[in-house]
Amino acid sequence: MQGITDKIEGPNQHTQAVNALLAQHGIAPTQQRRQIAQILFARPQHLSADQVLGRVNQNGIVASKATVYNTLGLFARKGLVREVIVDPNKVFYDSNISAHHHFYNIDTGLLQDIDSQELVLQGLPTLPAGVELDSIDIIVRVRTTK
Amino acid sequence: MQGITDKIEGPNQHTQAVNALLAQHGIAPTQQRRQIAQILFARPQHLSADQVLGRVNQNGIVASKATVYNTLGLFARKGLVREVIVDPNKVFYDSNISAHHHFYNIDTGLLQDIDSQELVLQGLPTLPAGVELDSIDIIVRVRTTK
DNA sequence: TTGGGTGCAAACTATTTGCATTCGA
DNA sequence: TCGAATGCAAATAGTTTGCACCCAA
Repeated sequence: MQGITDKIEGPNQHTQAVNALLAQHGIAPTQQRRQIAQILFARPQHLSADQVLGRVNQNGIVASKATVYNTLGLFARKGLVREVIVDPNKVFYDSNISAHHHFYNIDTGLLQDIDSQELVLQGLPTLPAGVELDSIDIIVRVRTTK
Repeated sequence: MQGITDKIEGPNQHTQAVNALLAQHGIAPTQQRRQIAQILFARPQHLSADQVLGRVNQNGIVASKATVYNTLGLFARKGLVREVIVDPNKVFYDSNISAHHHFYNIDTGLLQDIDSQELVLQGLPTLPAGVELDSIDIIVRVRTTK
């Protein structure tokens, strides 16, 4: 946490955890993938592809826009991160994959977690024929009080 | 319903209802706004801007892409339709504004209503400080059974 | 060596905007 | 008439793709 990996180069606990995480999900560890994973998993957070790109390039290891997009898509497919679709203009990548929902401030664009205990669904609806459940997203849209 | 207004030009029940609807929301009735409203409110449905554009141009009255986007945005702001954000690639406009939620088939892109009675939230979470509730969206993502 | 990963730039798509023209009260 | 609405095209933004190059196994 708190930016250890921003200051110290080379192997340390966080780096090792990241390597293990990639390995667990069958993702070949490359420099940029490790770098992107380190940014995402430094703490639970919501980042857009653009924000990830910005942070990648602050550090030594550089990744192109295409690589960032490809990597985030890969991580999402492999289940390391969750895509959060709340804004038609951009996708957020959530490094917290445990069950939870979101507040989205439509004025500021701020995305915040809602603990899953605070919000419980009563009665899963009958699914249409021929489909299976993928996930359930609950978005509580809020606006800044004037 | 069933295309009455596609065949008969001039005033009829549906046209009058559309005129009244626009007036109620303080929207100046122009030809293209009436046309777009007629398409949307022919029945409860989910249409993307592109689909609306396609349908507009099948009929006599034409509207440009910009006008369709502007009009849909206007309708959403004025509360005639609800924007449904489930796909990062496009916004759907839902002509059903009563409380309900959605199934979204991530394979086919099909959006279907879930009756609000079938899915009840237990416990509204405490809102963060300084914000007020706008709306709550529940999206049940499903995929086609292989 | 050799296939997957990366970088770059170009392509693409949905949406927005600027501005001149046209419409409707 | 006169301001609002429209149409067109160009601009924008996020994301994807094609292809040559490079690196790690």
